[in-house]
Amino acid sequence: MAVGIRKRQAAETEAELKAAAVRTFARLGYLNTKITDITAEAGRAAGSFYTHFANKEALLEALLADLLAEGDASVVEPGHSDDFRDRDAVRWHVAVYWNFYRRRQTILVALQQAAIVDPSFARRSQELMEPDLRHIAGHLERLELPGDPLVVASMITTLMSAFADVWLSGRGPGLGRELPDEEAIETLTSFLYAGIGGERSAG
Amino acid sequence: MAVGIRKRQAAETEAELKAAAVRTFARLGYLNTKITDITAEAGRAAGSFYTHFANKEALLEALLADLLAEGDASVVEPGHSDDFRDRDAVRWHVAVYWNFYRRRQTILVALQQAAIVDPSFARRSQELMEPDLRHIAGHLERLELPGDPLVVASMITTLMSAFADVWLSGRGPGLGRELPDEEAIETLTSFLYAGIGGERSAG
DNA sequence: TGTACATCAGTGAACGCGCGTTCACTGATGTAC
DNA sequence: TGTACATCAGTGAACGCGCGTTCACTGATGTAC
Repeated sequence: MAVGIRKRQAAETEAELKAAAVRTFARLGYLNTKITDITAEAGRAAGSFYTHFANKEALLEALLADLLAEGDASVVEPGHSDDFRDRDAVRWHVAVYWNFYRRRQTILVALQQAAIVDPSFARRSQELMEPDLRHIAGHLERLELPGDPLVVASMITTLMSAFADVWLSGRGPGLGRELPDEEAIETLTSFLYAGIGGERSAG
Repeated sequence: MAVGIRKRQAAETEAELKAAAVRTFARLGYLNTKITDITAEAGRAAGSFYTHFANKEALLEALLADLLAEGDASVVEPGHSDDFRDRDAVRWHVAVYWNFYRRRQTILVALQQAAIVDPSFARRSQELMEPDLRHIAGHLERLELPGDPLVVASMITTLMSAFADVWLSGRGPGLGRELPDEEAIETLTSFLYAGIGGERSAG
C-alpha cells in the first residue's frame, strides 16, 4: 500500500480544479463561468467537479478560505507606523493594499460579483473588508478630519478598492493606458495624504 | 375613431413595464430579475413584455435612452465656476454628481451589473462616464496636481461613484448608519478639495 | 350611422434551450485473510 | 506474497429544472364602403 495514493490524487485534482477556476474567472468573470468551463479548463469530466465541491458557490468559499489562510489577508499588520500625519505611514498602507489587491484581484472580483447575486456573499464580503475599515478609522481618529472618521475611512477603502479594480483590470481611462504600480501608489498616497489634512502636495 | 387609442394604450403599458422594471431592479437587482418578475410587478401577462422589448437588455437600453434624454445626464453643465482652486466650484460639482447619482441610482447600478456580464454594456457604461471624466480632467489641468490629470480625474469619478453606490444602497459601514446628503457632499468636497491641493481642511 | 372585415395589443399555456446535477459504470487503490 | 472483495475518484451521458421566448387565441380598436 503506497500510503494514501488516492487521497493525494484527489487533493491534487481538487487543487487543479481550483486553479482552473481562478484562470476561468479571470478570463470570463465569475458570473459568466459555467461549471463545465472550469472542468474543461482543468481537463476533467463535468461530474468530477461534484466530488470536490457542492457547487460554484462552495468553490468560491474554498478559494476565499485559502486566501484568508495565506495570512496577510488584511492590511492589519504589525511593524508599521500608524501615525497618518506621517506621509510614509500613509504610503505604507496604500502600498500594502495595492499589492494585496493586485495579487488577489481575481478572487476579490469574483467575490464582488457573487455578492451582487447572492446576499450571503454580500455579507461575507463586507465582513472581509470590515477589519481594514476599522483599522483605517482607528488611525484617523487622532487627526483633524473633514468629517466622521468612519465615513472618511469608508471613503478611503472605497477609493482604493474601486481604483485598484478599474486600473488592474485594464478599464482605466485613456483606453488601455497602463498605470505602473509605482505611479498608482504615489498618486493615491499624495491624494489621500492631502485629503485627510496632511501636507499640500503638488506635482 | 377616437384618435389613436391603441397607440396611447400601448405606450402606456410600455411605460408601466419600464416603471415596474425599475422597481424590480431596485428590489432584486438587475441580474436577479426575471422577465416574469417585471411583468408580474406590472400586472401583465408574460408574453406582453415582448410586444415592447426584444429582451431584458433592450429594456435596459430603453431606460438608458430615457435617462440620457432627460438632459442633465452629465456633470457637464453651463453656468458654474470651473476653477477648482475655488472650493465652491468643487462643491458644486460634487453636489451635482451626488444628486444625479442619487436619482438615477437604480438604472446606473443596473447598468453596472449588466456590464459585468455583457461586454457591450461595459462599453456603453464607459462611454456614459467618459464625458464627465474629460470634463473633470479639463478642470484639473490648470492645477498643480499629485499626478497625471487623467489619473487623478479617474480617481475622483471612481471615488464619487463608488462612494455614492455604497452609501445610497445602505451598505455603508457602521451597519446601517445613514449618511445625510449634506454630510456626504461636505465630506466628499473637503476631501477632494484638499486632495487636489486646495486648502488644508479640518473638522 | 351602420355593417363587415382587418389589425393589433395583450394573454397565458406550452415549448425548448442551457446548464447544473445525478448516476450507473469503470478501473485503480485499499483491505482482509 | 497472493487472491478475492470493497471502496473510491473519476467519467460522461442523461435527466430535469428554470426561465426566456413563442404562438394560437381573444377582444377591442381601426378601416372600408
